[in-house]
This record gives sequence, structure tokens and C-alpha cells, in this order.
Amino acid sequence: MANAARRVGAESSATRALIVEAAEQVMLEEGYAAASTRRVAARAGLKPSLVHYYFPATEDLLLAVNHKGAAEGDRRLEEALASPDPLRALWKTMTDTSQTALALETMALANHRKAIRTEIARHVEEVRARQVAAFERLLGERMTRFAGPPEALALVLTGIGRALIMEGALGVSAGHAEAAKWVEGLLDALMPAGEG
Amino acid sequence: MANAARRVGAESSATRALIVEAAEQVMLEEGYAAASTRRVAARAGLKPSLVHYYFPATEDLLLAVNHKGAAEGDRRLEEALASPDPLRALWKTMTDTSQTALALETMALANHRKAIRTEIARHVEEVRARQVAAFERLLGERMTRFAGPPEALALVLTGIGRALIMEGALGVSAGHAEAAKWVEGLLDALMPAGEG
Amino acid sequence: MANAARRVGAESSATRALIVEAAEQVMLEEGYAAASTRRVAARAGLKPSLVHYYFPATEDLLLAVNHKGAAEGDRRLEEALASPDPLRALWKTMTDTSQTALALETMALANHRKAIRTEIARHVEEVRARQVAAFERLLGERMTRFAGPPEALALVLTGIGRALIMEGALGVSAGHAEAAKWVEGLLDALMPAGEG
Amino acid sequence: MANAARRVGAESSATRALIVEAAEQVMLEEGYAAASTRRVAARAGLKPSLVHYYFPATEDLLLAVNHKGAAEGDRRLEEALASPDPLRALWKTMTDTSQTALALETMALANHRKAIRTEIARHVEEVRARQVAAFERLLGERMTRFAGPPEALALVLTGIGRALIMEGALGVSAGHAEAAKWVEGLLDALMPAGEG
DNA sequence: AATGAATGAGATTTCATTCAT
DNA sequence: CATGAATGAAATCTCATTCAT
Repeated sequence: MANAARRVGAESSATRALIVEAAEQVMLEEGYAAASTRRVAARAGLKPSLVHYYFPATEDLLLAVNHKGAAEGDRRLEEALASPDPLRALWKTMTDTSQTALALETMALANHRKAIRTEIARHVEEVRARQVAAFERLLGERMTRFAGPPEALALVLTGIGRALIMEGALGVSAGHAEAAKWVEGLLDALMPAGEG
Repeated sequence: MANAARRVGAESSATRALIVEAAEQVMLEEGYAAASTRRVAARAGLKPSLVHYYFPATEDLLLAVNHKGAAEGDRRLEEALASPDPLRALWKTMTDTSQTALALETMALANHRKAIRTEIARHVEEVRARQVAAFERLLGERMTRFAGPPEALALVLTGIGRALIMEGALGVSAGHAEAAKWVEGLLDALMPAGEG
Repeated sequence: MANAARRVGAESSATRALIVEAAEQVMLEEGYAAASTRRVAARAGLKPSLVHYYFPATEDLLLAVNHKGAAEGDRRLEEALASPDPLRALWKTMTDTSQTALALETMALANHRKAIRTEIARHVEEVRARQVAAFERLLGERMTRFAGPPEALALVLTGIGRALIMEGALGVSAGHAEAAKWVEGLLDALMPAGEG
Repeated sequence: MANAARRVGAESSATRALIVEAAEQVMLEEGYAAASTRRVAARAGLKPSLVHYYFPATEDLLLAVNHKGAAEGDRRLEEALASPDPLRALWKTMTDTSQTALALETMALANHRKAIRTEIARHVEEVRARQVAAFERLLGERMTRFAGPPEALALVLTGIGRALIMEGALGVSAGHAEAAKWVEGLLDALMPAGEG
């Protein structure tokens, strides 16, 4: 990490973690543009100076939030794959509200924080690769013309999950129930429930 | 419309249109958070004061950008539906880069501009309804278990289209070709090309 | 008047009168600092440009409000002096809410609009002189050591009246009833009610 | 106090005191409406940003000015009551130019800064109560029909004092000497000089 | 008689960042 | 580790004023 050199304060500091968590919450509730030093500090109940102590530049904080979100996403992905019904658990990670919402906010952020873009892109690709690997391992021969190749399936499900979350935040629900049911049908066709 | 009263200057003013266009470009290139009076003015080659003359509050400008984007989206949707191959034309509207990117930016914006949210939600629902109606009219009996009900199809395609654009902006392309091919296969199954 | 030359539009214009009235209301309700072209125009239901048409400079408008307030004050003073109980009617003009409040606002305004100061000072002196003349005419020999000379009486009553209004606007009423009663006692001693 | 939380910088900071003092002077010389960040900073010889550092919102600064003025007024009131001739010293506080002028400016300010109004009203009532208590203690049985009850006396003298200051600022002096003399006569009747 | 367009100034506020302690 | 002080930039908004029609 180019910014590792700039980080001050132990990676393990509880205060540091508190700040990152506060920033995450602010981003989720008010959008990435609201994740300013002052607001994050207020949210964490700390002084703005302390935020700067741990994160000299705003970008450092945003990267940390990113990093934490990515790590958490990875953890949940592993958990899903280790669960009794990995296929459906995988789909669940794709529609987990706060996780997906943060990912979306993060992608919007990347649009005007070019420095963060690479990091995010890399993680998106990483996740995609793991999902693809999982599909291959789980479904193998069962991948049908219907579901397409694992790469397609991964992107299709990801896109649908994001649309559900994104529109849900807007208060839009038209077609949501039908789409969710369609996905379930697809999963059933690929791997009947309880079979995994 | 509450903002009609606040609008200054004729709807037909060339300057006004110039400002909205500049704001749209800034939003697309630098993210919605960058659509400040100053930057928009600079982009349009005008003085910041003039932007405020036409759009007393920032929200007025954002709503205008929104309105323009919605109108353009509607126009392209109509065009698509009137084309010789409406199904594929419809899919094309869902993956049109600038249009979809603006829609995404707009949805991110809605997340922290509560006043704009309703307007956006309404338009998303409107478009969804039109897509559903189009699928019903175009496909009718041909809707298969494969593609699900029209509502599901609309959301599925929208989500995939958005994912392609969103990740494209990030520079991510893993799975994109496969997903695009998968959609084409789906469309072919529903209505062989050249038949519409 | 130095500004007569700058006035545009007939003095008798109904629109003009409407603007002055709106300005007066804004000053009373939101303080003199709120009497901007835009707000006055909004209050009058007119376009800001029209306000500038009638009052090229803000000072012109403020002077007009002043002028109107002074004229109205003069009218009420005359009315009071012509009434059956002029002494008490005079006291009533000194505690008339909106009139006195406008006078107070106007004096605050004079503090930072030096150009208006002279005009206001002149009017205050004029009113004082008339009150003194009225006291002399009405009370003549009856002026007592108790009430002091007419000049003192005029200032004393004016000051008390202003204090009642000023504090009333703040929501303070401590001592108000007692002070009002004290004034009544003073007036009774000078001229028993019904005798005038 | 709600603003205690918002206060930045130690109460004892010299810079902070400097800013409050500059604001007070600006208010006295140019009216409360002129007490903007820029002008106050210029007056104090500081950068506008620094004013915002100590007083995040303009209201915080105005409240601080208020607070200082009230404290100073209280101090002078105590001094007056402890002096050898408390009655006349009290009257002197009511006509002290800068103190009274600031109080007047402050009351005008309260008219359109609703958030400050309560604070000011409370202080006006407090001062009134103290004056009343002082009159009761000092004069006791000597309160005459002439001077009315202590509550009336307090408001009457306050009103006259304010009128003298307010008109003095305008350059008006008609009746001032007579009114001052009248007050002195009143005080003499209540408590002959040198007797207190 | 009235109005739309344009502009420069300034007020309020939020911000990121640097520095000294 | 942590914090207070200071600063320059910028965002949002309001204003008075001028000009052309």
C-alpha cells in the first residue's frame, strides 16, 4: 500500500477502529461526500484533530473504510461458501443491505477519487473471481445453458442484487419480488435446496 | 412542481440549457458531489453568479439535470420501442453508457439529497412500468419460465446493464463479455433476431 | 429632499405605495436588516426589478418607509390632540405597538445608515416639539413640580412608552403594569379624566 | 448552556476575548447588522477563518458579546449598589453610554435572531428584579405616591435612560437636560444627596 | 412602466491541512 | 498519543446594482 507509510498510530488501535467504523456509518447514512473529518469525529465522539492524527489525509481514511468493507465482505463470502447451502448463502451476501450499500457508495466514491479507484477495482475483480471459482466448484457440470458460464452467472446475480439494494434505498420495489423469485427459481434449477 | 415557482429565466433560455448541460457533464465526469456552482460555471464558461441567477438553490439545478436526463431517457425508450427490433433496442438503452451512468450518479445523489429522492424514485418506477408493458406487448405468450414474468425480466436486465456500466467506469471487465452473451442468448430465446 | 431627483415613478402610484407598505411590514416582522429588495418584492408579490424601478437605491426605499411612518405618526398625533381627551390620547400614541415598533426599528437603522440619520433626527425633534407645545397648551399653569416642565414630561413619557413596546416585543413584562398605572396616576394628577 | 458545547477554544483564550471585544465595538459603531465575521475579523486584525474557529456559528459570537455585556452590566450594577450614593449610582448605570447603547443594539438584534431572544429577555428581567430589590432596600418606607411602587420606578428610570442614550446617538437633545433634571429632582425627593 | 439578464461583493459555513506543544 | 490553534479554499446563498429592452 502506497499509504502505509503515512499511517500513524497502530493498526490495532481501538481508537483507530472506532474512527473507521464511524466513517463507515456516515458514508452509509449520508453518502460518501459527508464523510468529512469533522463529521466523522463528531459521530465517533472524538475531536477532529484525533482523526487527522490517525489519518493524515482524508484519502487515508476512505481507504481504511474501503479496506474494512472489503475484509468484511471477504469474510462473509468465506462463511457463505462454508455454509451447508453455499449457493443460497452466496446469493444472500449479494443482497445483504449494509454490505452492498457500502459497496455501492464506495463505487460512487471511486468516481471522483481516482486514487481509490484502483483499489476498489482490484477488490471487485477479486470477489468476482472467487464467486466464479465457487460456482465452478459447486456446480461444475451442472452449469446449464440456462445459467450460462459461471462468469456470466456471477455478474448477473451481482447486478440483480445491487439493483435490489439500490432501488430499495430509493423506496422503489416494483419488480423486486418477481426478480427475487426468479433468482430462487434459477438457483433451484441449478441445485435443489438441501442438496448442497 | 414546487421548483417551477423558483425557476428564474425562461425554460427556453439558451444560457439555462448551457448550465444544465455543463452540470450534467461535471456529474458524469467527476461525480455528483463535484456539481458545485463554481465548477459548473467554470465548465460552462460562465460566472458562478449567473448559475445562481438561474438556479437559486443547488437543488434546483440538480433537479433540472435530473429532469433533462429523465426526458432524454424517455425519448430513447420510445425510440427503442418504435424500432424494428424493439427487444434488442430496449436492451441497448439499458447499457447506453452516458445515460445509465447519469442515472447511477443520480441515484447516488438521491441518497443524501432527500428532496430529490421522490422525483427520482417516481421516474425509476415509471421506466420500470413502461419496460414491463413493452415486454408484455412484445412477448406476450412467449414469456417463458426461463425469463420469468415481465417484471422480473425488466429488473434483471436493468440490474445487469447497470452493473456493466458501473464496473466499466471502474475499469473492471471480468465477466462482462460472458454476461452480455448470456443476455443475447436470453433475448434470442425470447424472440429470434429479425423476427420482431 | 436630496433624493427626490432619483425617484422614478409617480409619487401617487399604487404600486409604489404597495412596495413601501411591504417594506414596512418586513421591517416590523424581521428587522430593518431584512428589508432587502428581494424580500420586499416577495412580500409585495412583485418582481425585484420593479422595486428597483421605483427605488433605484435601497436607501430610497428606506427613506420612503421612514417618510410614511413619520406622516402616519404626525396624523395620529393630530388626531390625538383633536380628541376629547387629548392628554390620554397622546399617551396612547406613545404606546401604540406598530407605530412605536417601527420608530424603534428606524432608530436602529439610523445607526448604520448615516444618510438616513438626519431625517430621523429631524422628525424626532419635530414630534418632541409638538408634544411640548401640546402639553403647554393643554396644561399651562397646571404643570407641576411633580411632572416637571413640558420638555421633561414629553421625554419621560416617550421613554416609558418605548420601553413598554421594546420589552413587550422581547416578551418581558416585569414592571409594565405598575409603570402604566404610574403614568395614569400622573395624567390624573395633571388633568382629571373627562375634564379635558 | 447549549452553546457551551459548541464553544471552541478555552474561555480564557486571549484571542477569543479579542474577537468578542472587536464584535462589541463593531456592534456599537455600526449596528448589530454589521457584526459579520469579516468585519469583526478586520477590526480585531485577525483572519476571518479564525473567528469561525472560535465561533463556529455567528450566533455563538453574538451570544458571547451578549454574555460579556450582561456580565459587565451586572458588575457595574453591583458596584453602584455598593457605592456611597447607591441611588444616584444606579441612575448613572442607566445612562452609561456604551453599556446602554450595547443593550439597545442587543435588543434590536433579538428582534430577528429568535435564538438569542430568550437569553436577552432573561437578562432584562434579572436586571429589573435587582433594581426593584435595590429600590426596596434603599427606599423602603420612603417610596412615595410620587415615585410609585419600585417596579414602576425601575421601568420609568430605565426607559428615560434608554431614551437619552438612543436619541443622543441620533444627535437629538431636545428635552434631555430637562428630563435629567426632573430625574434628579425625583431622586432628591426620595433620598436627599449625601444621605445614603 | 416594467422586466429579464448579468455581475461583483460579501455573508455564512464547512473543510482539509499544517503546526506547535 | 493527543490536542488546540491557525489558515486558505471553497460551497451555498443573498444582495444591490446596472443594463438593455
